[in-house]
Formats: sequence, structure tokens, C-alpha cells
Amino acid sequence: MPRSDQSQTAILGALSIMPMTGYALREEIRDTLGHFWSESFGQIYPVLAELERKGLVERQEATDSRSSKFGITDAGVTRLRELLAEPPQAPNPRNGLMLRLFFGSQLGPEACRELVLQAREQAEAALARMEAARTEVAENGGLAQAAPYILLTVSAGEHSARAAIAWADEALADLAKLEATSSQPARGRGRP
Amino acid sequence: MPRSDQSQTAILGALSIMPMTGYALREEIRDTLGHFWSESFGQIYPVLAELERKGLVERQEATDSRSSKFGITDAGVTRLRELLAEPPQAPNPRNGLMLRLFFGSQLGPEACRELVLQAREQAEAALARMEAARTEVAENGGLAQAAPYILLTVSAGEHSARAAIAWADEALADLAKLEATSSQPARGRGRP
DNA sequence: CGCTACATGTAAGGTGTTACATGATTCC
DNA sequence: GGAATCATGTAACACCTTACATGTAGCG
Repeated sequence: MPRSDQSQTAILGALSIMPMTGYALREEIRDTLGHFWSESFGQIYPVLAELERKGLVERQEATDSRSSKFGITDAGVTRLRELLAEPPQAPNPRNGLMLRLFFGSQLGPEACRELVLQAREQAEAALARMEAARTEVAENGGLAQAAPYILLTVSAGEHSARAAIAWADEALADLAKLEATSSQPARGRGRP
Repeated sequence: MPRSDQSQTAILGALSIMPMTGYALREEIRDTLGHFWSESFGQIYPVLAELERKGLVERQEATDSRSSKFGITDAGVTRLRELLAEPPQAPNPRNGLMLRLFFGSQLGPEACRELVLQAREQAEAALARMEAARTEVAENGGLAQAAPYILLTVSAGEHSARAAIAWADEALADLAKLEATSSQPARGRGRP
């Protein structure tokens, strides 16, 4: 129920794929889960310590290195499944772009256009990352049974990015019309 | 820059449309901005008090009621425009559904299907709300110059909801295939 | 007369982020 | 030997949510 369980879920999940050091967890969570998840890195070590205390993960003394990787235990896998089975709790939305557009009449069409353009670029970049992720998952063996599920999340990212691009194009057209009509009566920047 | 500025933006923005009591702000933010914004209601009165102290809003003693509405001042409008002009900062993503699907091989196809079905229903509901909002904006005069901007955000909600539905349908099909192939070797729910 | 909605706040607790501190290893 | 990267942590702070406390107005 508490939010911190969610951090545990992400960490246990990552370790269920392969054992890792805390540092590697940072990287993996940022690079792989980053499209839809974020952990505050200040939390990773405390959570890891708690998981170790509960016997859900354990340090594996590696032979070829001094750094200790963390591996998930059987109890950890059980706990992970419990956590995953809990209903996902959506975070409260806080979309700064939408807030700005909603009060866009205070900002004016040009500034709004700029914001939408930026959003479009970000969506385009996200789409490219998703396509890269898709090929990466396809090429990487060792995810055999996980791959179809991971591709589900990649697909969600693609749909969402494409929708954002389509919306942005519409919005840009609408804003262009607004610019045209709003400058017409005042004939060049005058006040009504 | 600090996050709390965002609460100020939302509150000043709402008051720029019409003067309101703190209580009404709660309702408006929940019902109207709720699709892409949320305020913790415990923040509204403190922020309101701070805005009043800075002269950005003022209490209007209403003639017909004991409750005091808050109205935005000229300085408040100026401040609102400043705040809106700042670049929107995206909150760190935390999508519980995607987290669960990413580690879906631990959950199994049926449970994932259930999750996706729920997401689809939520998207469907969101789409219906968006369409309702669209007609509401169209019918409501008094938003004359704000209406086109508000419709931009409604359109974004529609695109996003439609994308979620399309994705869900694809995902359900994929999961159905997974269920079929995973149960095939075991021949109907048997243990491997 | 009691229930619901309106209205205004406060305080505690939990969460997450940032910045800092420290040291080992590897590569040039 | 020095720089970059790997690695582990901590502590302060900012933030948000929740629950509580309190009181009024209107309606059935």
C-alpha cells in the first residue's frame, strides 16, 4: 500500500532479471525503466538494505571483483509476485504543459506554439528511443520469456508518442489560426 | 523554479478566470483541471495566504454572503504570466501499470490481461469525460477567449485516451497469444 | 432537528530529491 | 600519477498527502 513498496517492486523486479550492484541498479532503472519509471537514487541503498534485512535479496561475493552484487532470493521472488499483484496506483497527474495551455490566453498564441513545438520534439525523440529499445530487446537473448512483456511497454510508449505527435500537429494548426485571427482586429499588436 | 510555484500557477490561473472561495478552488481544480493536474488540498489555503501576503490575490467581501471570495490582482496577473512563461518541468514518471507489465513474466498472462483490461476501461471513461468536457466548453459563454486554449487540452486528452485504447487492444491480442502458447506445452493448466 | 454541503484551516507523517562525502578501480 | 568511472552511502530539505479540527448555512 505505501508508496515505498513501489520502489521495492522496481528493485526486486530488476534483480529478478539479473543480479546487480546498487550502482548498476541506478543505471538500469534510469536507462531501461526510465521511460515510465524513476527512482530517486538516494532511496536505492536504503531500500536495498531493508530488502537484505528481510532476506528478500542477498549479497553475492563475486569471485572476480570486490564489489558485491545483490541477487534476489526465493523469498524475494515470492514477495515480488505479491507486490506486482497489487493494483497499480496512478500518481496524481501534474502536466505542466497542459496547465500552461489551459491558461494559454494569458500567454498568447506564439508562446503556446513554442511549447507545443517543444512537446512535439520530445515526443519524436521518445518515439526514436522506443524503436531503438524494440530492436535492442529483439537482439538480446537472455530475456527470452520476459521479452514479450517488455515489448508491451515499448508498444505503449510508441502509441503514446505517436498520439502526442498527432495532437501537436493539430494544436499547431489551431494555434496558427488563432494567431491569424487575433492579430487581425487589432491590426498589429494593438490593444482592443 | 521550486515545485511550489506550480501550485501558485494553478491557483492564480483559476482565479484569473473567476474569483472564488478556497473551497470552490478545490472543486474547480478537481473537476476541471483534474484530467492533467492535481493539488493537494492541504496546500490550497497556505498558498492562498501566501499569495494574499504578496498582494497577488485579495479577499473580496461579497455583499450576499459571509464567505470571502479571492480575486486576482493586477500584480497577480503579471505574476501568472511570468510563471506560465517558465519552462514546464515534467514530473518523474511512475507508471505502475507499465512497471507491472515490464515484469509481467512474473505475473503471468492472465493477470496482465486483467490489468490491461482495467486500463482500457479507464481510458474509455476518460474519453467519455473528454467529450463531455468539449460540449461543456462549447456551451459555456464567458470563456470566449479562453475556450480555444482549453479545447487544446481536451484534444490532448482525447488523443491520449484513444491511443491508450488502441494500445490496449493490441496488448490484449498479444497476451491472448501468449496464454495460448504458454498453456500449449502444459496442455491445459497443468504444471510444467 | 439533523444531515449535507459549504468553508477554512492545521499538524503530523511519509516520500522523494539533492547535494554532499568517501573511497576503490581502471585506463591513459 | 591523474582523470574518469564505479561504488556506497548519508543527511538535510522540500514536498505532498492525510487526517483531523472547527464552524456555518441551508434544506428536508
